Amino acid sequence: MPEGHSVHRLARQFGSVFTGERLTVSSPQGRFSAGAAQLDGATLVSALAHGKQMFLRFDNRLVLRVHLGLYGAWSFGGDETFRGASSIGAPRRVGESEQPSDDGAASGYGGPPAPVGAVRVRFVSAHGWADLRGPTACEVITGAEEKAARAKLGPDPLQPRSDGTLFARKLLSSITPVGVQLMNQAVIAGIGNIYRAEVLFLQGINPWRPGKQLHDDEAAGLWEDTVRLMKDGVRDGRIVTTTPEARNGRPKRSAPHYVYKRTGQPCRRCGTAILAALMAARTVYWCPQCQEH
DNA sequence: CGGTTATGTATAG
DNA sequence: TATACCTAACCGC
Repeated sequence: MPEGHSVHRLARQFGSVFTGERLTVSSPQGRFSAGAAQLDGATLVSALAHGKQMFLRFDNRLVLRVHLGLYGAWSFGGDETFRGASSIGAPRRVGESEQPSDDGAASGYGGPPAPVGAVRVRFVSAHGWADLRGPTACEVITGAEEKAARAKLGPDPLQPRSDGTLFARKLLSSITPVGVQLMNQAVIAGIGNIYRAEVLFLQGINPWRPGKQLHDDEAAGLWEDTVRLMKDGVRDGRIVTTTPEARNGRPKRSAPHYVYKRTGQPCRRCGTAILAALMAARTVYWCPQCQEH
C-alpha cells in the first residue's frame, strides 16, 4: 500500500505524461460522475505530492485531491511516453514492484482498454490513460481548499524545502509515544507503517518512548533516515531498508526489512525474536534488544 | 466461492 | 478503542 514514496512517484508520472495535455475525464464506476464532469476537457497544469496526498491542478483553476488510503491504486497505459510505470499504489500481488513491466508502453497506443473492476476515475489523453481504483479520497476542490488541506500536514521528507527542525519541534513537544507520532501526518507527512517500524529500528528507539524524552540528535537521526529511505523508495518503487550486509548477500526482495512483518523471526543485527503489538490501531514491530529504550 | 488481508484515516462512542 | 469505508489479490475449502 502506498506510503509517501508511492504518491511522489505518482505525481512525477502524472506530471511527465499529462502536463499540458487536454484530458477526457470520466467515472466508469459512477461514484465520481459529478466531479469528473467538472474536470472533463480541462488541461493538466501541474501535479504535486504532499505526504500521502496528490493534488492535480487544472487550467480551469480546479484541483483534484486524491488520497489512496489503504488499498487505492492507479494504473497507466499508453504510448512510449508512458514508459516507466504501469501500476502505482496498492500492490496487486504480494511483493510486486510498482513498475512490473513495460506492457502497453511498447509501440503505439490504440486507446484505453474497457474498464476492469471499479474504476472511480479514468483520464484519457492523446497519448494514454490512467485509472484510479479504491481511493479513500477523490474530490474536486479549489486552490484555496488545497492550501487549507496542505496547511494541516507536517513537513514532507520528500519535498526539497521541507524543514526537519519543524518535525523535531513537534515530536519533542508531546509526551505521545514516538511510534504514534510518526504516523501522525500533522507531525511528519508521508510515513506509513513500514517506514515507521524501520526508521525506529535504525535509530534504536523503542516505539513507546514519549516524544518529549527523545534527544535532539535522535530526532535529527529519524528525519535523516526517513529522507534517505524515502528517496530510495521513490527511486526503486518499493521500500527496502536493509543493507547488503544485513541481507547476507541475498536479493533485496527476499529480505527488504529489518523488523516490519517479521514477528518471531530473529533480528538481523542481534538474533533476538522480533516483537509485534497494536499501536494506534496498526501493528508495530520492533527488536526488544536493539530498541530497548 | 467465501474469508482474510493490506504500505490509511475519519468518525462514533 | 472500535468500526466503517469499499478494492482486489490471495488462500483454503
